[in-house]
Amino acid sequence: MRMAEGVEWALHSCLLLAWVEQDAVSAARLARYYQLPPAYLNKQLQALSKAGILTSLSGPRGGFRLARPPERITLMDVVAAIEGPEAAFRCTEIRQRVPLAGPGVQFPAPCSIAGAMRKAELAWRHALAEQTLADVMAATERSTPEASDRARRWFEDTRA
Amino acid sequence: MRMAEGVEWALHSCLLLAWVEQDAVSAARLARYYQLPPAYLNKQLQALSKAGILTSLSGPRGGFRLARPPERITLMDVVAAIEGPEAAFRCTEIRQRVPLAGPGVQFPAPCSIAGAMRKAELAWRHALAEQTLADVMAATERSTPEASDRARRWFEDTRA
DNA sequence: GTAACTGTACTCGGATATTCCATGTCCGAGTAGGGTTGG
DNA sequence: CCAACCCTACTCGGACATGGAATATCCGAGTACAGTTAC
Repeated sequence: MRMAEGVEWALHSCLLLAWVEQDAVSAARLARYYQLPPAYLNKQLQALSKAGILTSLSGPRGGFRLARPPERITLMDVVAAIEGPEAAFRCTEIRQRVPLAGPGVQFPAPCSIAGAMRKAELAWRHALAEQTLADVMAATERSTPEASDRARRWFEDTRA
Repeated sequence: MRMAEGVEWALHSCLLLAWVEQDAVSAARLARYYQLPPAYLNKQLQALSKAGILTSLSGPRGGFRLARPPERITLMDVVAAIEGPEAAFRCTEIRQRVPLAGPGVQFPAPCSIAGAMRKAELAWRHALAEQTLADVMAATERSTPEASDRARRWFEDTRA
């Protein structure tokens, strides 16, 4: 199981948009800052925009911006925006294919295996939903205070 | 994010091996029972064997068998055996690539984003580790009592 | 009759194709700002 | 001098290639059983 690379990019991008409270930050500048492929990062930001996490603005002076305060953006929101809504474990009901299967509905009760897997996945989703972008900002400020200042300064200096 | 199909197969296979306490069940018969591609299922069972969850036996009358009682096999064991040990979220330290980076070590403190994601993933792993194969057996027995009997009967009848 | 031997059929195990999705790229639609031109 | 207009440059947005990993398959190594043969 492997999470998409874009999730990491999206999280760092949101963190940065929270730090830099400019009018808007374009995907190109964000990509330059993190040394990432601009067009592909743009794609990820589009997904965040579609999910309502960011607001986009076209044209010069355009770019992306947080759609709501960091306290109201959870990690679950970002992950769901990039990875999609589907669960990681998908029950294909292979138990229905066993022989001696009668003609009618075989197992109306839900699959115990799928239930157990879903239970674990819900724990994961809850843990993600309990952590907001503001929490991550605070943790970073505590462990690496200079990071946010550096980001702000660079984005102000290279605005011209 | 998408979990490998083999995880579902592996879980159902383990469940079946727990029900059917024959000498050994071959991958071919298991595949016939669930209508799955035999060679590929064999590959998954090999992974379980390498992980010490199953024991394998070659030759006629050979096959696979649970290596230990179902109470001591957790869902985490099975998932780890198929998916590998690596975490779903992998921090590539893109924060290290920001400009104005000095020559020495930049951020000795761990990445807050990676920490938050790991936290959620640990919740998932714990939830998986807390559920044993015996638990799933009990749940299935409660919701679908006929399933285990059917399996046992089919594997005994078609032994010849 | 018994025991050793040989052949066969069946199993796992790993090396080998193929398909599909994540990754990466490109070009078009739209917009804001500035320069220009006419009044 | 001022205002309307046009043009350029820059942005997002979605359609289009590419690569690598999951999926699927095939063949070889090894083993237990049965049949056969020699004693």
